[in-house]
Amino acid sequence: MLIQASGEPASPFSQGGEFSFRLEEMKAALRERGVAVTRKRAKLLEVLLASDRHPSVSEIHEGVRVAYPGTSLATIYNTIEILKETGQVLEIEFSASANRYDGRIPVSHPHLVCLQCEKVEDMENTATHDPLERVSQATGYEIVRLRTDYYGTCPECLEASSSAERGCL
Amino acid sequence: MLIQASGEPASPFSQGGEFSFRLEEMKAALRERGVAVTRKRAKLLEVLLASDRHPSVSEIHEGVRVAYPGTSLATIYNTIEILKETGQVLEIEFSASANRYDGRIPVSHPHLVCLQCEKVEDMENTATHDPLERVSQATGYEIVRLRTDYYGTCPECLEASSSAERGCL
DNA sequence: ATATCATTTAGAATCATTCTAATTATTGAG
DNA sequence: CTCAATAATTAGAATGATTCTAAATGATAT
Repeated sequence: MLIQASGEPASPFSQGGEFSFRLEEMKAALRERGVAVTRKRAKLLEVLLASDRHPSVSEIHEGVRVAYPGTSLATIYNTIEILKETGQVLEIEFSASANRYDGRIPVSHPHLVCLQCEKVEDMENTATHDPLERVSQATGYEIVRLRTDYYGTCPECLEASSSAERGCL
Repeated sequence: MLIQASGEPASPFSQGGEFSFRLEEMKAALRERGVAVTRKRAKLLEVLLASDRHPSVSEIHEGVRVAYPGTSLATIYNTIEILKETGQVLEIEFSASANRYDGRIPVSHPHLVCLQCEKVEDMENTATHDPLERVSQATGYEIVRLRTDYYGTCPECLEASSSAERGCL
């Protein structure tokens, strides 16, 4: 199965506000990492988990500001960066608009992106990878484009880094 | 089959410099669109097709400048925009670095992205969508992340636009 | 209390991309 | 040919997301 968070909550796509588990997991990850879970950071985590909107940094910023009006953008960026490094948030990259963040399911999984309203939805895991038409059928979207990218380290770079470790530089 | 360009060249992944076909196709698309295939634009197409590097705008710019030193970046962006609109180039979006462009296979297909050297490769179409381990096996990459996104118009936006068309605004 | 260290801040810097307004080529009609 | 009309191209400014920087603030432990 593709989608599977460590710790295994009931269903990765359960709708209810069932994310107290994730909240604790994220806080734990921050502590393990050696950084404090400040009030602003805690609020950030809540805002991140609160909606299924896959919020952008500025949406998170606005959310945190409701409770802590003086919060700067830099704090959001900093914390998101730490969350990324600890594998606690999935970054959904865009070049033409702001990146979006998924804290609920921080592992790779497919999304549906509306080109018109810029909504980003999780996709139910039905035989995940289908031709466009089948996904259209299943979701009601008019799918026009699919992006699939595997990220990792290429054999050449793997070789280069292992040589370097062996002191071959 | 997922990968299938209109007109069907031998194999979509054929290695040889077999892209004169695409070159003509792209030129035809520009003409159909009503824009001229100027010398700079023709050069741009050549540069785009010349390597399997999935070049960025500035790489294309440099390539074109070899032949036409006075070429501005704006020309590259403009022409790429037209190519996108006519479905003649696939944009591979990044937020942290420049977008990359695939003119050889302009329809959605999977890529391998090296996080270290930023190489972007086409992936052979072997039962395309596999769990990370299987792709690692097949490619020699150490795959750490998969991005799959379906882009299109959501049911709500479809409804909204059809209402608007019916004059319900 | 106070020295230490992490956190947060405002604003500047960066970088890819888009926009703008002016300039230069190209083309078609006479 | 010549001259408008139109398209293509240009340099540089504007934008917007993100990152960086250096200073200020806050928390902590002796």
